[in-house]
Parts: sequence; structure tokens; C-alpha cells
Amino acid sequence: MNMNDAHRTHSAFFEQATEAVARDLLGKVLVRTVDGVDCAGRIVDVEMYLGEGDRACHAARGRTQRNEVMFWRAGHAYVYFVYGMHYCFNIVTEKEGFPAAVLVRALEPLSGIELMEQRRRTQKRELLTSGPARLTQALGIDRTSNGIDLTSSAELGVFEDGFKKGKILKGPRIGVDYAGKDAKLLWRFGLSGSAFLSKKF
DNA sequence: GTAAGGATGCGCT
DNA sequence: GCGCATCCTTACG
Repeated sequence: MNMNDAHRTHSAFFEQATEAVARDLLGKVLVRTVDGVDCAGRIVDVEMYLGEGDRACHAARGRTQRNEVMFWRAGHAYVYFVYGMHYCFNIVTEKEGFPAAVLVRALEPLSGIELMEQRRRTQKRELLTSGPARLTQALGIDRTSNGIDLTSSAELGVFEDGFKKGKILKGPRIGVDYAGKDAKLLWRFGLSGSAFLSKKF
């Protein structure tokens, strides 16, 4: 991707209603820079988590040390540790003080492939970034990226490169069966036809 | 202080 | 399809 033809996504975008942000993040490019080397992937699979009333949202039981960043201004990175070994990457949305975010579940690898292969210890393209914990490992994202401002950081940002997306798939969120009726909400969105979705819709 | 469980991925069957 | 790895966060006492 030619970064001269790309432009960065700023706060006004992330402050929109979370569903709009989730849908419009599809097709955009997540770029991670470490030691001057870029790794980039197109966002093809996301989920939204909306406020304290959403039982699947980490903020469902109020503000804690862990979910603190979800209450920050839109455009910050919320990275959390899960299952004793994995990290997941989210982008904070809505107004400051309202805890909501979009979880990025899968990317289509675009550049920096060799470094991603090293970090993932595989050369199978579909195993590099197709999964929320796979993509954080491929991009070298861990808890030190929690709280980064994606609208200004030199190491992590979201860019628009003119990609025209087709049909958007939607389905229930993955791994939130404990959330009762909220587990049925169709708050997962994906790019139809992508070979890099984290799971079938 | 202590215990229970999770926005997952991998390997084996 | 199933079990397991592995440890942080939270809730409760």
C-alpha cells in the first residue's frame, strides 16, 4: 500500500455511534510500526461492545482498572489480556465517559508479511491475522499498547486507502454465550467474500 | 486471601 | 469436535 495515497482516521470518525464505526472500519487499514518497520492489514472482521447495559461488554459492571481505557476519548486503543495467554485489540468509540469499543477480529495481511510470519511462527497466510489474538501477535501488540491514541501515535493507526467494500455480513458475537439475551445481538460485522474472516458467519 | 472463569488458539482424534 | 494451556481480573469473604 502506498501510504502517500492513504489518509489517517481521526477522532470525528471514532466518536460516531459504535455500529457506524464498526461497519465503516471494515476495509480500512490498521498499520503497526515497530523500529521503523511497518506491518499493515485490512480490517475484515469486527465486533461492537456498547456500554454498561451490554452484558458482554467489559464495562457491564462499571469502571475498573482493567476497562478504564473504554471510558477514554474515542480513538484510543483498548488492549486486554485474556485466557491467560492472549491479547485482543479494540478501538474506543462514542463520547468520552461512555464505555464502548470495536474489537478487531481479523485482518487481511497487506504488508510487513515477513515480520508477521516470524512473530506468528507460521507462513500460512490465512493463519497470520485471522483471529483477534492472532492479529495482535502478528502485529506485536501487547499490554504496552493499551491506551495508545490511534489518531496521533507513530506506532499504531488506522488509515483509509480508497478500498471499496462490498456487502457487509452480520452475525452474533463470538464467545459471549454468558451474556444472556445480549449474546443474540447481531453485533459482529464482516466483509463478504473475504478469505480472512476469523470464523464463518 | 482466595477462587472462578474468560471477547482464544492449537493440536489431537 | 474436544480438551487443554495459562494467568489476569474480578468478586466475595
